[in-house]
Amino acid sequence: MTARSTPTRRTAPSVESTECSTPPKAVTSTEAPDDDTLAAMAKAIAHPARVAILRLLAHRETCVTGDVVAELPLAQSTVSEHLRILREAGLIQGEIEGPRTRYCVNPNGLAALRAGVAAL
Amino acid sequence: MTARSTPTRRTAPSVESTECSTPPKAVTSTEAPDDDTLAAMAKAIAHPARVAILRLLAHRETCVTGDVVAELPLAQSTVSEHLRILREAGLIQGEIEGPRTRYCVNPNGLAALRAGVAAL
DNA sequence: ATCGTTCATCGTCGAACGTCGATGAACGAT
DNA sequence: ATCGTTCATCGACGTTCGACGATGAACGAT
Repeated sequence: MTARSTPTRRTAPSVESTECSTPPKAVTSTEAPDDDTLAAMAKAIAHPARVAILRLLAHRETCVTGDVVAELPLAQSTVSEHLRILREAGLIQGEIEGPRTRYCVNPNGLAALRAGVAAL
Repeated sequence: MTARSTPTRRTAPSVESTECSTPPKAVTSTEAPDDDTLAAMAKAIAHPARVAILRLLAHRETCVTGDVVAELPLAQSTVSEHLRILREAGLIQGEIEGPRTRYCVNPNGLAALRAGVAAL
């Protein structure tokens, strides 16, 4: 096991908790992460495609994987991989919705990243 | 040529301009970078050692390469490599000072990084 | 029950990264 | 002029990344 986060087709349905439509309120504390955590989050956005995905998810509400694939000049499997990386880094969250997966930014993760670079 | 920035021993002295002791005022505009630029800066801090170096340079004024090497469990050549990456990303700047090199954070580069993640 | 759509995962392969020891340029001191 | 210190660069090696096509699970529709 390599520690998934939610979308795990191919195995169990895993109707977990983490909702996609997070209420735009609770930002909790968001403390500055340590070196390894910050480096891991930075690595998640250390690729132009992933930055583009993050921007896409921020300025849209489509979120579905197919839409992201349509916007990028990359294969479906490649985009799915980028989405997985962003998800495992806690910057976005995916919710299985019928045959497709809806993604959206994780405000908490993004806040942690901002706090991290701010603390540099 | 692979586009250095300043410290280039082994070839020419290159007594360039970029001072290390930058006045803590001019933050200029600092506009949000595009996808590729932001990804490049993020990649620069996408390693625990480089995050540690950045923190070291921020909370100290030693700056000399040897001091950084002394703080990290890495070989001198490895640290030098990390310093090069941070420098080429514009996050730090090095100034040759006699037989040694003095490093310090580049406030402009750091501001650009912050602006980049803030714009996500 | 079968079919088409959607998408995560796997296997592969070339490119880039991270680490190290060795080398030698630059400089201060003798 | 010679020596020791400091540090960037090189070469090598193993690891990780990025991209792709292929595969098959999950689900809605027929």
